[in-house]
Amino acid sequence: MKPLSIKDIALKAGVSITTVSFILNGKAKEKSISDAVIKKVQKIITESGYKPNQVARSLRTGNTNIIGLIVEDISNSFFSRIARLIEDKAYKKGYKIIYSSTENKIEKAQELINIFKSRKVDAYIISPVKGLEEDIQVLIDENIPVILFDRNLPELKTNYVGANHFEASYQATESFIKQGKKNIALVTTDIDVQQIAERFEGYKKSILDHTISYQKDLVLNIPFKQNEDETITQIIALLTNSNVDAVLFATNYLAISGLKALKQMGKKIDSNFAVIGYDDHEAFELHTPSISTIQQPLEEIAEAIIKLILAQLSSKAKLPDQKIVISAKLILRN
Amino acid sequence: MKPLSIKDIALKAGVSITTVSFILNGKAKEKSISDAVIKKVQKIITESGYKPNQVARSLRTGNTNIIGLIVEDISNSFFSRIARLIEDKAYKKGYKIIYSSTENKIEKAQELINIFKSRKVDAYIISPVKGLEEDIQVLIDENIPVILFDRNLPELKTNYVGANHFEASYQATESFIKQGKKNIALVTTDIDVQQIAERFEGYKKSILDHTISYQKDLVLNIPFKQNEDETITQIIALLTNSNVDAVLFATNYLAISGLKALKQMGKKIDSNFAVIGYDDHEAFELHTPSISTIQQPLEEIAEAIIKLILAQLSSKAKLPDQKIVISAKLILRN
DNA sequence: CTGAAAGCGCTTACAG
DNA sequence: CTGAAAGCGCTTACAG
Repeated sequence: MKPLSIKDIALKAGVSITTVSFILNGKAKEKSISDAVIKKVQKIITESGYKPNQVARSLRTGNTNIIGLIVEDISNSFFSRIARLIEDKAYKKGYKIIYSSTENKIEKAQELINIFKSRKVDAYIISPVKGLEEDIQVLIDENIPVILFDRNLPELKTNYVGANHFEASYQATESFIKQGKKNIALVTTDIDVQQIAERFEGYKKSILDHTISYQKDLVLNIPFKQNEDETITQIIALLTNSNVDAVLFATNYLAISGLKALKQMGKKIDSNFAVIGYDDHEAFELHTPSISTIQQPLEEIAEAIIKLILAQLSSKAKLPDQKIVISAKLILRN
Repeated sequence: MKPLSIKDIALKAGVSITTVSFILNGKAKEKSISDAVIKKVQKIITESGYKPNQVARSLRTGNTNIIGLIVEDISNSFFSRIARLIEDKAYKKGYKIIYSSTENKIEKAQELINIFKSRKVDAYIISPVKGLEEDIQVLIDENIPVILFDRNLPELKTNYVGANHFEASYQATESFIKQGKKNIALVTTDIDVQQIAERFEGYKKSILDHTISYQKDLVLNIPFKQNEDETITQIIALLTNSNVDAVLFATNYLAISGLKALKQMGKKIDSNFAVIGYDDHEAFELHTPSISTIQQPLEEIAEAIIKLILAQLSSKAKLPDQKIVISAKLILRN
């Protein structure tokens, strides 16, 4: 059973496909189609359940009404929550989302951009990998809206939405210092992106500003691709061999691994040993004791992203680029 | 800067677009294009970075190579993990995923199917809502591959992949009974789907089989749309007003709410009070004490789904429907 | 060994 | 007030 086409509707209504098309696209009045014809055609459309073929429409108009979402890993709760919020907002404006995960691999990210390009997505929301600058620049040159989020690529002149990680980890570290902590560790990842670098810089600056000496061996750099067991082993080693009295984790999954490490060690979080996580995770609040964390306001981030996208999509002229920085909040839970 | 078309390539190569098309689609040999021409055209394609317009290709061939994924909520970790696994597997076969969340609303689900239909997705992976039978039947009638997962709609003759929830919650309840529990509560949701009904039936049957009396007031039915604070209040009420010594939660988010309730009450999980969750969640293992749970094997489920999809997509004839039931496992953690 | 032409289902400038 | 026709970028049956 082949689906109906505009031709079938035109035939049934005894009008041309031009007329049907105008009515479908709300241009009936503008094109001064008579009310009688509009009524008749609309009745047939409703009764037959005809839905225009968007693929044909896309080929003709050049718009697909699809937004490409490229993230590190859609199963990471930070990204899946953002994805959900973006989906909701985009949906209301008639846009659908096609997603894919880069796993932080530059080759995969490049391939994804190419695939999305050949599918003619209208706009891109990308949590980029370093090394993707050139590919994104090509999109920008072709005047396709691009919003970077979570991670900025400073060399690129395009839109960006993200949190102020420097400030947030500065504050988190400072809160440790105010509690009298002296040996504050940072567990971070080796992903080479500005966002992660900022978290380290904020930590370091805070320590130096408070005249504590910066101890290089208290910074643990976990390779991104490393499996969790190895990560837990490394964290246990860090905490066993040193007199660390506080740990800041630079991502939510590292904090989760850290909590598992503590559990294995039988080490308690108390007045002698403090922990702060990054991003939120249900496990943080539920943990005994609850874990303080640096929270990125997901709703605000998603809102900013979709606003930028829609502004670009509805404007013929190229809009000025915006770099939107949203305050992450330190949520103290003990 | 307009992207290159097949016409541009043909022009540059001094051949017809037919020839270029054959080469692009690997039909060069079959169509006996000379090696010299193949070489020349391929060189131009590589150098120019030409990528065929998939929208045009889709309009012509009728295939989009896009699979529609319709779930309850993409930000729920059960679904986002499945989404990630499916994405990986589909990607390797050249398929992309377009997703959307139904929020368990039948109208939204129907709308999504319509939107995906007009975008001509090649196949559907649906975690359905009751009431969607007719719309899905239309897809089946049109010979479009449909795989239901997580929830079956028994009236529909189509493919399904899911866990044996009856068996799993029977076992979980039985494990409580073997621990000597007498007043076992079930916290479940009011979503009217077989999957949830099975969890209740397994619980009830297990209780009756072990000659414990079934107490209706120990089953708490949480409305799906209810906000979490209200849910926590209800769980606290259940645990305060009764002598419940064990609780089985029918979903992961209900278990999380339950753990929050316990934390608020200051009630400990110990030899006098046991808890089992559903699906997994990082918070379960990390919790003090760790929370036992019924785990659905996500990898197996995703694998089964994608296998069914690909089999359907690559077969011209309609394949026999399969209902694949995968064993959920009770993971005891204390 | 290769190409001209039809057609997928739409939109829209143009004509009347 | 309405329609015939061109064209979006491909694929493929057919012809030579």
